[in-house]
Amino acid sequence: MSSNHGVIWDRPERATRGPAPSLSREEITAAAIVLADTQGIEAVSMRTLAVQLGVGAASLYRYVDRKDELIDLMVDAVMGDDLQFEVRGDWRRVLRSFARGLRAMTLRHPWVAIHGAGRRNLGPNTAWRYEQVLGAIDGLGLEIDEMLVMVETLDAFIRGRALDELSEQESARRSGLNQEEWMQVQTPYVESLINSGHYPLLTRVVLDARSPHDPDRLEHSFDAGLERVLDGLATMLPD
Amino acid sequence: MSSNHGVIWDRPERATRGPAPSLSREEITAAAIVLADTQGIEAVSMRTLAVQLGVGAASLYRYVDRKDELIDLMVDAVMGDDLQFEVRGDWRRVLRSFARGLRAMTLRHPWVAIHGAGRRNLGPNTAWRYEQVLGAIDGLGLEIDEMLVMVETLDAFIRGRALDELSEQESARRSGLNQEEWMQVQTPYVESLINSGHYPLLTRVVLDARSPHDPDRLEHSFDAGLERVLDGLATMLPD
DNA sequence: GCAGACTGAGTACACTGTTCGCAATGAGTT
DNA sequence: AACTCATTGCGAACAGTGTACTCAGTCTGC
Repeated sequence: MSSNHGVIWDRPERATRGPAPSLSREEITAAAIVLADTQGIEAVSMRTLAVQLGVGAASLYRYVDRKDELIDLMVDAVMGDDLQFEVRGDWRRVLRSFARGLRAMTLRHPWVAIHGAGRRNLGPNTAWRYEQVLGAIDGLGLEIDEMLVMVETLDAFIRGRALDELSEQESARRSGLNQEEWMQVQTPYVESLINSGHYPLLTRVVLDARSPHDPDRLEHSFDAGLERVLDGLATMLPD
Repeated sequence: MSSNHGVIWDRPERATRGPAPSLSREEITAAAIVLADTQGIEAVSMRTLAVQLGVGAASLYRYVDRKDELIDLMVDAVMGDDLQFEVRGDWRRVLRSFARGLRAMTLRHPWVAIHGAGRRNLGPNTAWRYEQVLGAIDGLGLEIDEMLVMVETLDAFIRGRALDELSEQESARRSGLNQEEWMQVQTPYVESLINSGHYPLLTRVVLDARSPHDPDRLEHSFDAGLERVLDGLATMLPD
């Protein structure tokens, strides 16, 4: 049932004999995702999740070896259902669409920023997305290693951005304050930095920059950075 | 003593009256960093840290309001001591040096990848690094908002890369296996993906790519991606 | 029909961050 | 030198956590 196979992805969901399970991986995963999105990933405990599903906490271990596996399931699930992007068109169009889609999905499911990193968790949906993105830059005359660099670089940018964009609102949520209250707590310290006179450029950022007042600042900054990254990746293409 | 001020950075370390504290923030932070580097960030509990320092667990709360503050201290500490890069030379040289230095530091202190994200934790050392990097692209004819895009984009790439590079070895460590054992557990599943025939490009990555056999693969891939990102940022400069 | 593989879950263990209360301390004031 | 009392260290306790071990009861393939 469980530790027979090493990886959850090729472990049969249910045994051939014995009573039918009352839950499914999909049900459990879906409930966990709802819980994580509404209450934060740290609210996803085996006990609260079990309550949500109307079963005992220990029962969940019939479906999953460790909590980590549950989180792997969660990540791969949203990589399928919730990630949409345009796979047709020239490479730049596809990569741009993928980047925006992955960003948007990550903002809907903040826990993906951390737990979706790397090739660690190559569930079927994640593998398929990988395949699609590689497909967009296939046939452009690049070696497979160069294609890998392109994908990894773009992916790093997206994930890094998402992490940055989320860090503020996450730490606000964790401290129980709303974003404005949290910023007001921070203000006196930032002012003391400015008044010290040792940070002239940081001061310009705080005082002069227009972007902090832009409600869509983060998205605009993401889009601007994305185009620069795509510019850079374009230099890898032959002729 | 504690919750008088909102942010730890402008909260006085010790009071003017009463007995002298037997520890200092610096001592506590240093011990926590050693613990996190050797045993992983999740091994840093208030109790084990207190044992390491030869005090009671509750005593630590005389120096720090919440555990999060301790982690903020840790991040800012390594942003000072352990982060080295060349601040002289043209912008590209400085940014390249910064990127490599930050990557190297993050690999020495894996927990920074997650807990150092965003402008959330702007300790004095972090603020100073920010100032230095902004200094490298000051005077090139860019608006402050454009400078911000450059820094944020580069930062996102570095953090995203670090997260990807660490994810594998982190999940290996968490599962108690060494990296090779962990990869052998993964192998049968990857083979089943390949044999399914649905992932031709992924298959080429696994079978044809030279880079997986390169011991310095990750560093080379980082450097290659970094140059492309710098290429992209260069397009922002006037004329 | 029935062996026995399988499911559900109560209980327990070893942890976690954090709070409270209280004794001991020692610096500032008188 | 005596006295105050803010401050320190910390044992104990609280409300959680992930996970292992059991064991009774269930249902399926033969």
